[in-house]
Amino acid sequence: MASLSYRFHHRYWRLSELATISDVALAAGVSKATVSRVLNGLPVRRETHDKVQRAMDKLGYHPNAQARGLTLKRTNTVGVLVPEFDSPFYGPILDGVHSALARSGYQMLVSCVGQNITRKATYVQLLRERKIDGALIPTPREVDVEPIRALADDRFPVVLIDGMIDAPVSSVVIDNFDGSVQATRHLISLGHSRIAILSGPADLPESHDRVRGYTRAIQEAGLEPDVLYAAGYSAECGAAIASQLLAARSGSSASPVAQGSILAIRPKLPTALFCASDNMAIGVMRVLYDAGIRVPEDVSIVGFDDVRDASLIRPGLTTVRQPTQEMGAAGAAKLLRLVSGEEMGVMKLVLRTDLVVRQSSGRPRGAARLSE
Amino acid sequence: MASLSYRFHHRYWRLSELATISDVALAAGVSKATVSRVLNGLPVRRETHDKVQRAMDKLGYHPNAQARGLTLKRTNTVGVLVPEFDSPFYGPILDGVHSALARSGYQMLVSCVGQNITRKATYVQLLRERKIDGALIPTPREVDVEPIRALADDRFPVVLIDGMIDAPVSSVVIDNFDGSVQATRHLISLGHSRIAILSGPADLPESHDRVRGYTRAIQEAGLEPDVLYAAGYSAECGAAIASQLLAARSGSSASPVAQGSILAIRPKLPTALFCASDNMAIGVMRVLYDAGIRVPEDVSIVGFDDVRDASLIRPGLTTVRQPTQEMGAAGAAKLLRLVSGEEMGVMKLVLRTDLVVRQSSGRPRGAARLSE
DNA sequence: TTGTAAGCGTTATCAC
DNA sequence: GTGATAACGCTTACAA
Repeated sequence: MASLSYRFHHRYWRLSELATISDVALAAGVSKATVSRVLNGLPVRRETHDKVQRAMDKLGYHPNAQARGLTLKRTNTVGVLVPEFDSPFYGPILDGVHSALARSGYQMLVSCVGQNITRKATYVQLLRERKIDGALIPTPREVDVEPIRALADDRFPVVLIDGMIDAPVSSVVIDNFDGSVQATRHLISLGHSRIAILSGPADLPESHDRVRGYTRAIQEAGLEPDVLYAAGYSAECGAAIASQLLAARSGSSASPVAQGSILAIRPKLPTALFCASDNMAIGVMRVLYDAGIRVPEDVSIVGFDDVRDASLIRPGLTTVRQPTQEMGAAGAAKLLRLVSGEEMGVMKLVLRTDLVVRQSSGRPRGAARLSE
Repeated sequence: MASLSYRFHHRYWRLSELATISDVALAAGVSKATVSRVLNGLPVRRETHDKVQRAMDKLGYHPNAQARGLTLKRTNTVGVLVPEFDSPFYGPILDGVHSALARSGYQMLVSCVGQNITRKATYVQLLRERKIDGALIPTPREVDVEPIRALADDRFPVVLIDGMIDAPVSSVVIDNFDGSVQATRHLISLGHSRIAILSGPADLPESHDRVRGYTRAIQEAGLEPDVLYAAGYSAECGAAIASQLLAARSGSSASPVAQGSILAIRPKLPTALFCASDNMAIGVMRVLYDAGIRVPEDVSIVGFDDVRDASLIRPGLTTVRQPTQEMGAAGAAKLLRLVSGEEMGVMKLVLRTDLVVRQSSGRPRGAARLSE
């Protein structure tokens, strides 16, 4: 459109050529600068403004984000690095992020950083090729520390969600300790005395906080802590541990359970299990169901997260609610403030958690069945 | 870095200034053009190539995607317009899309188009501001027809996933008809004779296909079709219908059930329910559970989708599996071929569905309980 | 208030 | 093979 030959050349592969600022300037009989001023709300004589506006409307003009970004050095786009897509936990976080971003006209470049993939390459791409103005990183892990530090050193806007690492970056987290205390006290108040925690992977700091909260509540009540570690937060990990527990129950102590196994140190089985994620809890419940063990009659289960499924499955899962959507929104909001330069400090926002009591937890009754 | 004053000016807000192609050229003692050639694998004398390569390494140079995009007129980014984030269905689709894209070095700009939002604004933004090279649109709806047609008219690369509309664009769908036939036949083969289908919203074409498949199988068996329509594919919608069914069961026919209600025409209740989505099925099962009605003893349930939960919940949900991840990947692959111009034709890819039998479906036994 | 012109970091078209 | 130089579409001093 800028020139005839150009227009002609491209007509073959894209019918409606996009109007540029020059086209508008030409049509309105003003300079590009003036069009730009109208575009950016800078002072322009009323009459000129209208003239330009009409030209823009007529040509269906929309500014080219690339060109604008090139001069402005920003893309109005932030990157989000989720660990997985098919997740009831990150879904609502993305939701919160997206709505906060959309309100400010920002777009979301989503990347999934699996465990195995070269995560560093992703970071480099994000920053060095400058496609984005800032990054949102849910559930940062040990391996992320180095690249995140590098970003922080470059004054590159980064906000962590659901996790913190040892770097000067802002983060939105929840009170894992308090959530665990609440959950554990709930089980204690129901009358349970053998309460185990099924913790998440040990390389995540929040795992420790949850174990700490649990331990605090347990010791407060004069009980014995019993900590099991899972390899991940998934349903499969929960199911695996539950299977081990059941296998130990039916087999003799002479069964080929290797030493160092979580089972070696556990003469009696718990009557209540506090799982560090709803997914794990669901995995556990599946195994229990298949074994004919009833929840909550035989064993009480409490989860953590309050994902959508928690209220959907039966029995409904008693759990510690995380305000996932709010976490995403708050993280995005902070990131935008960082990007705009309106606020440079490091923020650590701790959101509260709430216990949601449903049907999966109850008084210990037929516990004998499990702890024979 | 390009000039001293520039560098100084920016040092305050970003420590490590990014090297440009000019910097590399300067350091290597060649012209920008040569550096560009090295970058793009164009013929360059071996010696020069190494010189440039060393300079790039030393400066930690990475090409600026914005500038490159400005000249090349592409962003190596495609847009994905999901209806919702917190969804066990779109999660795997995004997964498939992302991995196909990542393999080709493309990024994913994800936007969520809720029902109420001004979807058109999103489309305009995507195309007119040219931030993306193509668009992937899962589950297109009636309201999307117009903007999608506009995109197609502009020869803008678009691929639909899990749905089709009346426009010359490529799409990846599944064989909804066959899936429904399989599910229904399964229930028939178990011995059910009163089988209802809980269909999704009527404004989605695949709803009709599923109803058609159901009807075909039902009539084949000489049975009477019984179609219920839900407002959406969500668990809540499923639960709502199930509640209505139960309310009708306990109340007399004189109960204040308005005429036109789905219940008015149903003297006896079904012994099997084929739900058009797993989410709906889960909602239904929740209501049944709360009412003390057993699945599959009292009523058999079959879903559609095979979302992750289907295998996780208990009883496990018998369902029609959709290859969601594959759908995403296939859609993305086609889009990339469109973008690269390597293939211009409209493709319609129909993927097959498979019945996955789990525990939620069984022979009709205590059906009397429901149909008293 | 408005126009001119110089960037932004690339790629592409020429010459040499 | 390689080097000037002109785009690409926008913003922004600086002038007028």
